[in-house]
Amino acid sequence: MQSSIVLYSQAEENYLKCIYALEMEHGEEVSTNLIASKIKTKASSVTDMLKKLSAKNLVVYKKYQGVRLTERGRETALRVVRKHRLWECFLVQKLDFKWDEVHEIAEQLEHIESDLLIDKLDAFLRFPKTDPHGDPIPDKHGRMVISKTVRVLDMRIGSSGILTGVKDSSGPFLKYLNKKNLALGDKIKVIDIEPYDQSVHIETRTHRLVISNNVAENLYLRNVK
Amino acid sequence: MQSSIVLYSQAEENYLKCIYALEMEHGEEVSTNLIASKIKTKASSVTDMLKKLSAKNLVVYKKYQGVRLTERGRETALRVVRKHRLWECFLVQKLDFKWDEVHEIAEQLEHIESDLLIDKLDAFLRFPKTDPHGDPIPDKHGRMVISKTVRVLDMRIGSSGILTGVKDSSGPFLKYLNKKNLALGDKIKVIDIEPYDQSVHIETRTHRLVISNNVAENLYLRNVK
DNA sequence: AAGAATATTTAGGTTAGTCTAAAAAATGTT
DNA sequence: AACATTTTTTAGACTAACCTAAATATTCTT
Ligand SMILES: [Mn+2]
Ligand SMILES: [Mn+2]
Ligand SMILES: [Mn+2]
Ligand SMILES: [Mn+2]
Repeated sequence: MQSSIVLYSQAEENYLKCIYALEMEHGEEVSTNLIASKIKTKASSVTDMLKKLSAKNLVVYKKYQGVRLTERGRETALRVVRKHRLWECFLVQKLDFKWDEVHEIAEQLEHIESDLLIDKLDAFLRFPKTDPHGDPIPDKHGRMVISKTVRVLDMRIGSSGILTGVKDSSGPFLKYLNKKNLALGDKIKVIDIEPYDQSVHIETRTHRLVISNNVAENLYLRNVK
Repeated sequence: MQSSIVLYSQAEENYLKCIYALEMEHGEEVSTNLIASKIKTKASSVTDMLKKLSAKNLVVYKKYQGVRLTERGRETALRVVRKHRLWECFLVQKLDFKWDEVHEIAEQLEHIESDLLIDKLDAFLRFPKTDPHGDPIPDKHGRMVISKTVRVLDMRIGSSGILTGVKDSSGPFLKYLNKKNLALGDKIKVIDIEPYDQSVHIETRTHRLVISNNVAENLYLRNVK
């Protein structure tokens, strides 16, 4: 027997996706204010929505205690994440968008409802494992491969790795990386970390540059040697 | 100077598209009830929306007199139609959907807002002139080529033509055509029209069959000889 | 352990888009 | 022209998703 598919509103989907991301990031109960700031809404609106999601068994919510996704909530969130990332792949690979242009459009496309559509899109793209920002794409069962990566800031001086992900995939940050000629797949060597402000001297195959501690926190490297 | 782009809600876009289609079909003021039945809502809801669209200068509306699109309203409707039909092309040509499976998904995709997206999609599809149901696709300026066609019902007995469009592109009707092995591009000859019930005997390259008057009204042929 | 500061919830309101029921206008019929 | 029928509009209500302001709970500081 297959569970009949239930539809959720765009607002509900956005809250679930947001709670999922915050759970991943913090690993514990997610607070009302944290959700409010991420979703750019007011705490009172969040409280309203948490009650609704709780009534639908998508989250476990007790007053003043924060929320957690239920199994059902996580599945739903992952379906939205899968759609978001697949559409981002489509936009970059098939329509020649730049990696800094796709997020807003994917925010809309992720709410299109059709399982057949998303599975056909997945096949059309040849079942990509990561999106244009290096984030893993859940398969139709919600499973994904999370590759082990290290923040540039946590690298040992002299070590190097391949740039495989960014924590912040907002337009401005990605445009900054474009300007500095940094892209996913680049080999990066950490030359030095300034003790005073944690800024990092790095070297790529083509150039050297200094990045701020803030930037160094947002770049993930793989295959450290 | 370029007119700044104004966003409309999905509901507003759906009403505009509906009014556009009814204007095309009837060539005069569109009535409240007609809109209500097409959009599957109540006449009172339509009246509410007409007031709103009128306030935004998208339609000309006078109580009890029906509505007409303004220039601005028609442009907006055509933008939605363009998106709907381009997405239908994408679904059929790139994702291997059948022509009877795409309408519902396109109803969702037509509301995705991004001019760049739709122009890139248009280019990716090599600027198609018609959608999978034979309907013309407006270009980015709202212009489209409307090819002259004749309903099967209006053909002279013995004449023939190429099936280039269907009036009804609902799933059930298209599935009926699939079952009867009729597809766009097929050459069809009208063998006889039964005077009693207007049913039509037709012949294709591969078979002969009888279609009801209802079906004969919904099939358009081009290139009659 | 009390008071201050912060976080969260509640109460009450707004808007978009829908609905039903009733009123009013337009149209059709004798 | 009067009455009946149909169409359209108005009035009033509902829900989802948001808001502000006020109340309450929790957490931090001394
Ligand atoms: Mn994104
Ligand atoms: Mn991404
Ligand atoms: Mn369609
Ligand atoms: Mn179509």
